[in-house]
Amino acid sequence: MANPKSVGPTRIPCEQCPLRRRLNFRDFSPEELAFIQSLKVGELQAEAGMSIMREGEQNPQLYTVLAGWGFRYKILEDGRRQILNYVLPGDLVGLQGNVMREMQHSVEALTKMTLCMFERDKLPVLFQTHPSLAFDITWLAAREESMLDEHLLSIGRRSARERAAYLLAFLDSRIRATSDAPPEKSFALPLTQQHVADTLGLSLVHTNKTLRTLADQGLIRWLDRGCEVLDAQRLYRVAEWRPPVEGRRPFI
Amino acid sequence: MANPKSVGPTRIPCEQCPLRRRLNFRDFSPEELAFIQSLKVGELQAEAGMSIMREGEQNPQLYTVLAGWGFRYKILEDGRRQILNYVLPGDLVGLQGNVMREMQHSVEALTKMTLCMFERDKLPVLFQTHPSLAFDITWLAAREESMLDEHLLSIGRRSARERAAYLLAFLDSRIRATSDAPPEKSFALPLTQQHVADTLGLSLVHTNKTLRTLADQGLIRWLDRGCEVLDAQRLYRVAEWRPPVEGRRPFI
DNA sequence: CGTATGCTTGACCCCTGTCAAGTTTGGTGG
DNA sequence: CCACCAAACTTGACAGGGGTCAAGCATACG
Repeated sequence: MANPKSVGPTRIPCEQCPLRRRLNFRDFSPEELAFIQSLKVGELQAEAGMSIMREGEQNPQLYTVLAGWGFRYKILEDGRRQILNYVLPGDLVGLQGNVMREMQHSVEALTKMTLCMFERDKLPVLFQTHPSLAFDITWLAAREESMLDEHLLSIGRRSARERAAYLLAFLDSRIRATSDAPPEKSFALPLTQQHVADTLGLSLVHTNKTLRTLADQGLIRWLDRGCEVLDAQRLYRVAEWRPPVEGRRPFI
Repeated sequence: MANPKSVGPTRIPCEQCPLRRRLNFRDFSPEELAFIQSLKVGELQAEAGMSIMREGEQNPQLYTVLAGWGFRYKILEDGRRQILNYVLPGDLVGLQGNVMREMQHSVEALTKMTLCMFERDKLPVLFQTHPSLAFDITWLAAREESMLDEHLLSIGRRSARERAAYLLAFLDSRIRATSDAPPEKSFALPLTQQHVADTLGLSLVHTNKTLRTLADQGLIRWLDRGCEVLDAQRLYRVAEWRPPVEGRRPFI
C-alpha cells in the first residue's frame, strides 16, 4: 500500500520492447512504432504492494504494463474491498482517468512491476494521426468490458466453488496468453487467499475452505502466496467456462 | 424473449434526432452529423421482451438506442441469469461484437425500444476519417467499464439492502441524465422484481423482502412492473454511493 | 370472467460469514 | 545457525443472511 514511485528514464526503445517479440502481439509498422516511441516518457518500477494510482486522482498517467502483475480495486468507507480485475503485461492502465474526469478505481502492484509511461496529453494526437492505434485502444477497452461481464456473472450467479474455479482458470489462461511458454508449463499465480476472497466477494475463511476442497481434488495446488493450476480442463468444467480464443492482440 | 425484429427504413435524419436536442449531449459539427447520417442504415423497433442480440452472434449490427430501455445479460446453462447493465437512450449497443470476434452477451428490450442501426462495416472508416467520433466511442466504452466496476463492487461487497439501494439510485440517476425534465419529476423505472434479482445476484424472494423494507421506510414505491424512487438522497446514503457528475456526453 | 404474470408471505434450511485459535513459512537480526 | 516475528494459511464452532419451497393474492389483459 506504500505510495513512493521510482520514475526512471526511457530504457528500452519500443522496437526492442520485450513484449513486442511475443507471438501473440500484432505487428506494428515502423511508423507506428516510431510514434509510440515518441509518446513514451519513461518507465515506472513498482515493488509488490505499491500503489500505482488511486481512485479520485485527476489526470493520472497512462501506462502499459511491461512486466509483472497488478490489480484494479475499489473500497467502501468501512474497508470492504472489491478487486475488479487483474492487469498483466500488455494491458493499458489509467485510460479511464484520461478519458473521463478522474480515476474511479485504484491500482496496486501484486508483484514487482515495470510499466511504460506515456505522455497523457498526447492521447488526442494519437486519435487524430493514428486511427489504427485508436482502434487498438478501443479493442482493449472492449476486451476489458468483456472480462468484467464474466466476473459479474461469476460473482452474481456462481457458487463459491464455481467462482474459485472460474477465477483460477481465468488467471491461468491469461498468464498463458502473455507467454510463449509451451502449454504443459505450469505457472504460479502470484496471489494470496485474501486477494482471491476480495475478487470473489467471499470471506477469507470461506475462500480458504473452498480452495482446500479444490486442492484436495487435485485441481490446484496452493503454494505460499500463490496458486498453481494442475487441471485446467476440470476447472473449466466446474466453472462452466471456456477461455476466450484470442487471436493476435494489439497493444500500445 | 421472442426473436422477430422489424427493420424500418431511415425515418429521422440525424440533424433532427430527438436525442441531439437534449442539453446533456455534446454538439456535433455539420460535417460530423452528415457522416453519422451516412452510416445510418435504418431503425429497429423492438417490443418489450424482444431479443436485440444474442451471445455468440457473429458480426452483429451496431446500434444507438434512441428511445426505451434494454438490458445486457449472460446466462449459465442451467438458466441462472445475470443482468450486466442496462442500456438507455444514447447508449451504443453491439460494439463488442464489432471489435471482437463475436458477442459475449445478449441484449433484450425491457420496454418498447427504438434503435438507430449503423452499417457495421464502416467502423474502420469512422476511425480513419473522424478521430473525434472515434474518441467518443472510446469515451462510451470507458464509461461502460466504470459502471461495471461499480456493479462489481456492489454485488461483491454490499449487503442485499445496500445493493438494492444502489441499483435503484443508479437507475434513477441514469434516467435523469437522459432527460431534460426538472429534478423534482419522478420516474418509473420499468423493471420487474425478477430483473432486480437477476441484477443484484439475489433470489426473487429475498429481493422482494428487501424491496419491501425499502418501501416501508419511504425510500421507494413499488408499482406494477416498475419502481419509483422517493428519496434518492437516503438511497445514496444507504448504498454509500454518489451519482457521477457527468458533463455533456458524446454519442454517435 | 378466466388466465397469466408478477408480487407477497411464511417456514425451514443451508451456504457463507464471523469469531477465535492455531500452525506453517519466510525473513531478519543477533 | 538459531530465535523471533510477521504474514499467510488452517481449522472448528457457531450464527445469520439469503436461498428454496410452497402457497396465496392482485392486477392486467383478452
